Amino acid sequence: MSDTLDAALRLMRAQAALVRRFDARLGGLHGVSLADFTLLLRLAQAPGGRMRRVDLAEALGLTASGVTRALAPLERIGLVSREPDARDARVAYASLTGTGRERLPEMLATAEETADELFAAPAWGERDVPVLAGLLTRLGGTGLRS
Amino acid sequence: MSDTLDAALRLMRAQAALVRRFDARLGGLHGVSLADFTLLLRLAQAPGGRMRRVDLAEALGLTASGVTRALAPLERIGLVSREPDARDARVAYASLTGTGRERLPEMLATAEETADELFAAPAWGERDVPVLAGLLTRLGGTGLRS
DNA sequence: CCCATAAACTTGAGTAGTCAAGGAATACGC
DNA sequence: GCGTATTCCTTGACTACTCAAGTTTATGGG
Repeated sequence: MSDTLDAALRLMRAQAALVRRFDARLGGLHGVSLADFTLLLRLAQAPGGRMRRVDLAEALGLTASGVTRALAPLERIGLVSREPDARDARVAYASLTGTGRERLPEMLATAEETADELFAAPAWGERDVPVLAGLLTRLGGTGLRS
Repeated sequence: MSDTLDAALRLMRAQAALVRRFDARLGGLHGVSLADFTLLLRLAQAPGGRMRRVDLAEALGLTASGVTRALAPLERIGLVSREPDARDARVAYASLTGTGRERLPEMLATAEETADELFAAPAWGERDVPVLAGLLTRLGGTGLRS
């Protein structure tokens, strides 16, 4: 097997392991999945804590339909709300609620702890994490297009 | 956001992009997903081209139930067959069929091409791929246990 | 102005996995 | 050996996506 294929397959395994850990921690402590948390984090980074669903899809690497479905439970539990656009009736914003804004920092703390554990010494040196991030950035498009 | 969390989230994005490319290529040319291909490849590496389903699950980072479901369509299209164990009636082997053995090399070639494209110069240098593989290996346990 | 096209979103159907429960067969302690 | 525990596997019910099709609203050319 080629080196490149080997690297790609290892990436798959690493991601699967990573998702399981994050889901376990975030789910146990805050009742959200890693996907939920990522969505909330993006929203929080957007001006006003709100985004058009289509832009959210692009930012998350999902389809529009995936965003519709991901948002539904978050709206149900009151972390996100749906807001119409005054100028364009087609668009619906997804917006962090007060509760969402309140809870996000605790989730972020949990996520950072989890990430720190994953990349803990002794296996991981100081420089390894940024190197890995750099390499991954070359791979991970910011969208769905091939 | 911490460096470690950033790296973890980039890993998620990179994997999503990667799966989409492999699925498109492998699906288009051979009618299998990346998950299917990975399963077939593991089988081919095992002595006799067969494995107990439970070991296959461990090797792939899936649950036993996931393996049952993944195997069903591969058995249906005749790439894998189910074989009983003479000594232990609980275990069922998954075994590459003749067709499976025939087709796998073509799939492997496609997968290697795809991986080579993903890691193509100029963005990727000679040493980058093994470095990435090394870093990923530290993350990706060989199983489901936390 | 009006029609055609395009954009934003939702919905139905399908795929890929999870977990929890359960059936059947083997292995172990005494 | 005999009952209990354990292993292997499958199944039902769920989550999280995908794609294709449809609805609604906006936009731009004649």
